[in-house]
Amino acid sequence: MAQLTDTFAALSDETRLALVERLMAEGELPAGVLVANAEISGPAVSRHLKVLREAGVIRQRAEGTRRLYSVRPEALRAISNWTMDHRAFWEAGLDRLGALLAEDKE
Amino acid sequence: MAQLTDTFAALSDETRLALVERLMAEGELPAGVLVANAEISGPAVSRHLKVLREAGVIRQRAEGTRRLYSVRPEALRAISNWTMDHRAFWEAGLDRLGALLAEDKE
DNA sequence: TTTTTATTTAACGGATATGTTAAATAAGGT
DNA sequence: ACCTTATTTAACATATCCGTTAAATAAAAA
Repeated sequence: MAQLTDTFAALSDETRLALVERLMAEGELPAGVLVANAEISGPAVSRHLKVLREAGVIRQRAEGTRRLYSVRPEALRAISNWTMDHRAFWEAGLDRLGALLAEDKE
Repeated sequence: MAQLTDTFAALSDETRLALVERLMAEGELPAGVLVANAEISGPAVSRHLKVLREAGVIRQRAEGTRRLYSVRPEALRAISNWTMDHRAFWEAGLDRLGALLAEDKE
């Protein structure tokens, strides 16, 4: 569970979520490109990338002096698996074991 | 996006994730029952519940002096929607698709 | 109305997070 | 070698998070 909470923590910051979404949309990108479009300093972006990497959300690859980042599918798959494990709970129209929520749906 | 990051933040703590999973498994429960099984103090649990509530993950209902908590399906559905929006990145066999498409653009 | 039960809010301390600027590192070009 | 480019690490300030114990609040019971 610690792994999952770490992933959630990594994605709980708007800057980091934006970085991840950009990497998903455009594929592998070097740190410099990510910095160029960010509103915060290079070092700040660099540390966000480190947080994402240590949480297993992205991976890093060196090419000359550049560091190329890309999203690791495993992390997102873990989140998806978690939601699917509890699919019965949030999916409309399904019975829920022992739940008292059926009547106060909004 | 702030809403989604708030949800991730709410679930990024192990105690809170455990509370949410318990409420999903057992349905609506009063604060006291949740406190009884927690390893931290009542006030600590109370504040975790407040964080979850303010993030929209759970809802609170009063019954006498008791406060009954339950999970709001909308929050989990939002996470599920986000993962599904990006499923091309984590689905087996398609994890390279996004990167390849992005390379084509250059 | 006084007491008990259920729960939250207040006050406080220590750990963690996030931003900045300056310095360090490392590969490449001249 | 020296300078430039790309990026990270260091040092620092401030803010937020999370735990604790003590006090406050509110409904129910006596």
